[in-house]
Amino acid sequence: MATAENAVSKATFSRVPAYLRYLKGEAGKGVEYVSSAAIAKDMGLSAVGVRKDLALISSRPGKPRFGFEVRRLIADIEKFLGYDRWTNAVIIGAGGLGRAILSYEGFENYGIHVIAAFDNAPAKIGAVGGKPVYPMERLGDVVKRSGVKVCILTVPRSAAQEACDRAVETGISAILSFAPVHLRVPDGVTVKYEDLAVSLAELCGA
Amino acid sequence: MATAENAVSKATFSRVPAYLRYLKGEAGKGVEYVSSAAIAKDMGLSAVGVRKDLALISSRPGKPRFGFEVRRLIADIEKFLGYDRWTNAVIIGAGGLGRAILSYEGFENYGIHVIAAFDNAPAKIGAVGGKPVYPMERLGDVVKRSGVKVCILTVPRSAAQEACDRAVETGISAILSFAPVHLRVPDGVTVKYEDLAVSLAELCGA
DNA sequence: TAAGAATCGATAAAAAAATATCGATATGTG
DNA sequence: CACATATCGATATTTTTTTATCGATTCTTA
Repeated sequence: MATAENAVSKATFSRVPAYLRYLKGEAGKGVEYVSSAAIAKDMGLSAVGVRKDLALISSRPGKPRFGFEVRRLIADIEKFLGYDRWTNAVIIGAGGLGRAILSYEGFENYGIHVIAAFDNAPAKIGAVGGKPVYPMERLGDVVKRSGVKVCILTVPRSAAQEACDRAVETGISAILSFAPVHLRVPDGVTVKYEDLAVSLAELCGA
Repeated sequence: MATAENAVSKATFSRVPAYLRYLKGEAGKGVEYVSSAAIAKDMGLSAVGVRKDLALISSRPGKPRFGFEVRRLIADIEKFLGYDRWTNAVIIGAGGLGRAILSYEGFENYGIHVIAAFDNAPAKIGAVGGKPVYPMERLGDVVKRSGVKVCILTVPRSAAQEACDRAVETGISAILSFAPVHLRVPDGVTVKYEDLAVSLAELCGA
């Protein structure tokens, strides 16, 4: 059964990245097949749940007595998550966090190409890790020419809404925000919040 | 130390930080009361769902015709999330991301005190944003003396499992990992993954 | 080649969560 | 003061998600 995106529930979808992370670890150790029971044990899930999830995203059924083929599953998941389609993204805010992300090369493994950062402060303009940091004025320019739809927002909270508005104006339709502020966006624009402090706090409370 | 006060479902719990983010925004604009319908509209939820969530975490019922008192709700949520109890944390890995987090002061608003970072590379030792970066050898020392239970892992993927093991040895029981690797930990240790590439990819697929 | 073990997928049951409905309550207004 | 209205909370219903059960499949091995 091919990856029919419609049939995959939200709950399953949210677990898929964790499967990928786990499976890559197994692949790195040379494991070829892995059973639902083993995955469940290592990841703290139930074996039945794992089988149900994998039934939805795997292009081949699991083999009795062996389990699932690790490499195939990885490929299926990467395709399912769209890592085989390249996406361009830009960063707004070239402070410490923005620069760290700009120079992080791990995105390339996920089909994401961070092409540039933008900042208001003249002192920040230049390049980081071989990638350019432009003044904010050039945002519309670059976004339109490159057809970028995704933006990573790493500005201080006080600047977040304005930066967000600028991004939306230029045609950005998906925003990953690190600012701990609720952003108002028009319909059709998606925002995902990556609030480090909240993540930490959740962890403490967990 | 289970999440024993669990009249609150997981689904509700996961929305609480978003409520807090939103309510702080409203408070900043001087809004005193907010209705479930308004929250729902702005946050893209259903009004009934919002009421159910708030019924569980608010110390006072909402007022007919007014809604919920913003300031009180904020206080309730902060207490609920434990932001009134201070937690110490350390960072392992003083690369770009680790340093950015070390110098980020936003954690203080959430009852989290990041006290130091640790790194293997001598070149990284020193201080960032007024906070010390120690060599890894001193990890056990500092963790034990300060009773730190929480660790933020910002090392390259290849170093993640080893750093994780070191942290667990010293008594760390909660890890927020930025490395895109499944970590094996003993029972009793919680890991939360903060995979930026995955977040971005999810956003693109959403 | 037949018995046995490990694993799967499908179906069914249970639990959790989201959504709808409706009477109750407080507030402003004629 | 009576009424219309916005909003709530509680209960009921539907949908989604998780968990349990069990026969089918495939490989190992005696």
